[in-house]
Amino acid sequence: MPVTLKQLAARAHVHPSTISRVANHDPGQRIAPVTRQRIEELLRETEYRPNGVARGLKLRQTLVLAVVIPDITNPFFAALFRGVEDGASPHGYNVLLCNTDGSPERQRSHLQSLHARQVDGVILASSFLKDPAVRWLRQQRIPYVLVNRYSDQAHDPFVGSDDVVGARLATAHLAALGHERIGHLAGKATVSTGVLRRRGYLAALSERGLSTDPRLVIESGYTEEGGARAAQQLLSLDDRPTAIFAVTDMTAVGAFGAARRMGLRIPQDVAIVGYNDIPLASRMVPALTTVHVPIHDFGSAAARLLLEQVETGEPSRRRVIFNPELIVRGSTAAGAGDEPRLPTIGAKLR
Amino acid sequence: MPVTLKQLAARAHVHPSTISRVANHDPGQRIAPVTRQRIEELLRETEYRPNGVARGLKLRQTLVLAVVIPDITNPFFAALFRGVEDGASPHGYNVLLCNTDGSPERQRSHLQSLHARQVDGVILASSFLKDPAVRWLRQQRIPYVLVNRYSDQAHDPFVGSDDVVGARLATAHLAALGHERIGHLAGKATVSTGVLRRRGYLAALSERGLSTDPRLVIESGYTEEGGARAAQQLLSLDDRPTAIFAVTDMTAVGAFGAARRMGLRIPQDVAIVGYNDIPLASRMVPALTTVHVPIHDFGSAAARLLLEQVETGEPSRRRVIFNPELIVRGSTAAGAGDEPRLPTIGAKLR
DNA sequence: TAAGATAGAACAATCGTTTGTTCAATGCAA
DNA sequence: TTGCATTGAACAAACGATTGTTCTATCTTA
Repeated sequence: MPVTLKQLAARAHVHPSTISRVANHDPGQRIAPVTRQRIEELLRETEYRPNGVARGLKLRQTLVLAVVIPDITNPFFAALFRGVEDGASPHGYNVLLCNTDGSPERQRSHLQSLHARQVDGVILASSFLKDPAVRWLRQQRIPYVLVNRYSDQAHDPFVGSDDVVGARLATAHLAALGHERIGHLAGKATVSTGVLRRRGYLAALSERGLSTDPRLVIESGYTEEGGARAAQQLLSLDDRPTAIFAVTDMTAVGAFGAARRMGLRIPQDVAIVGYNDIPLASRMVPALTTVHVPIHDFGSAAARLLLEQVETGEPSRRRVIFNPELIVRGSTAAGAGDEPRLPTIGAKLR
Repeated sequence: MPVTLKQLAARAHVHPSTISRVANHDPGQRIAPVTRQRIEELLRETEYRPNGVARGLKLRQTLVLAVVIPDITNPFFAALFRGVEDGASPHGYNVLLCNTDGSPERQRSHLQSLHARQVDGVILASSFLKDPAVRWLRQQRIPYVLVNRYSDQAHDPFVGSDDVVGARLATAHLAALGHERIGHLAGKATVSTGVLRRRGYLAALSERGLSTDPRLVIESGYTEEGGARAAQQLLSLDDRPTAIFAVTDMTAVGAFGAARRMGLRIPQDVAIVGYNDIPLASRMVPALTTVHVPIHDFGSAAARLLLEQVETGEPSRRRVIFNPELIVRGSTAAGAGDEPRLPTIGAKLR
């Protein structure tokens, strides 16, 4: 059992409040230098650490944040979490991690639990458009930041990238390689990234004067399995696309598998572009061309935005938007292979 | 601000303790049915949830666990964490995640912070042999479970696999394929998995009557970079090994990269085996032969062992040991490729 | 030397719950 | 009607820390 203020007070023959004042360097009360010395020695000797729970109760501040995501085994969210912890830890915060598997019920139940625990703030990385959970967070006055996906109601504090721009980069790259039938493994219409990346895809097509065949857009969700299923469907069309833009790298991974199983070569038979540039992307064979976003920075920026709110006590409406960058790799290169090729069109080579 | 017991008491014209008793179905005190009804209705209407911090202070139980690992972006630890959360969440626990990057100082500082926060227990997945942090946990009487790596002092509660057996499986497999010079990218001598897997490797060699050239064992650590560096060194030897057993999949990934950069084909020029069977292993090209361990189960078993201690108040010395299984894939198969092949017993490769 | 200022520490309330104890009112039996 | 159970709810003391207020010496100053 750790030592308490009261026990120390008894040992030092002073009142607990005196110990507390020394421990906290309370400027509101003078302490005789000799007493201070004596108590400081005692604190060092006993390695006193204030009980965080009691402190949290009194100060109404727990120094605990929470990150709510679909699934930490998805490398995107793992990198995001690291960013959050790296941003919050130096300020004395610990971070709870909650996986929802994309289920609104689990999300809801986690949030309720977090609220009861009095966490100081929440980073939500899987919100839906018009997400009731977000509305709830706001009306409970729990500081929060949305990451990657936003919820369209009002103006939430948000960290992400410009999904329309990113998707347009990806699609334009395929078009510039000469592809005329470009498919899209799309996200859901209930999620901002789904809507915006689809919009960017369509915008790029029309800018290039390419027709937009609705059969070339299939909703895949965000899992590898969903990507595989949707890609298989897409590649079974009579006039199948020669290129695919997948809404995330994980769906692109699924598409890789589907293409392989159908005996199609990447990129000769079908070129594939992903989104996010997760670590796996550069290790695939061929390496995946994708839209790079600074995932770790998403996390630390979100932590910053959150701590800002926690410390001022004011809700924020700041948005931090990073610029997506196209990374050209083997999955779209003119000549197939493991190694990156020359980028086309102002793309960055990694 | 959430509603408190006192506020509810005022609204219901009863004493706070009465509300608390209704909310907790306290069997130690009779409540008049009519009063109970009235209060239950009020609880429902206001969606009352007890303040977890206050509750934690009074009951000395926070319903918070912590997982301390080197790095969540390592897929092994991500899967492990999922296991822990899946095991703990149904019992009402939330889980803090702490990344140490393998630094004893950061580990120490995290543990201190967790202790001050009064977490109910800690799952430690990166302990060293004779780890002072483990000793500290014990003497602070903080319930803990070690995962994957153990600390040799006394008999800690532990979840893992039999590393000697696993390493022997892997090495024997390479020997059975006809390899006679088998290298080892070894873990550190300060870590149980490092010692035991090396032991298993050596045991397999001597069982097969193969010589054990000390130059074929190079310490690589557990990172991709370390694996790449060590593999490059190994493969630069005059009589370089024709096969490598890497202490983890991530080091094997590093070895893949090094081999590629040296123009060596896998498995024709060098066969590679990893350990852990992380999701990435099966997606590499060629897919990685590896020793499968049930990572997610590690996590949930650890949660079980921990909750057991938390609930009984007794430290445990139980150990849960899973059996490792060899998964043969393309990185050691006679014919290279994405798909698993049958191992060709006794066939010379070069 | 008396009055007032000041230093230094104790006091006490509070955060929101839980839970053993006390207390008032009712019921029943003698 | 008195006495004693029994019921149902209030009371109060924690849990461990923080912080405004009060109190008691000691020290100035006139």
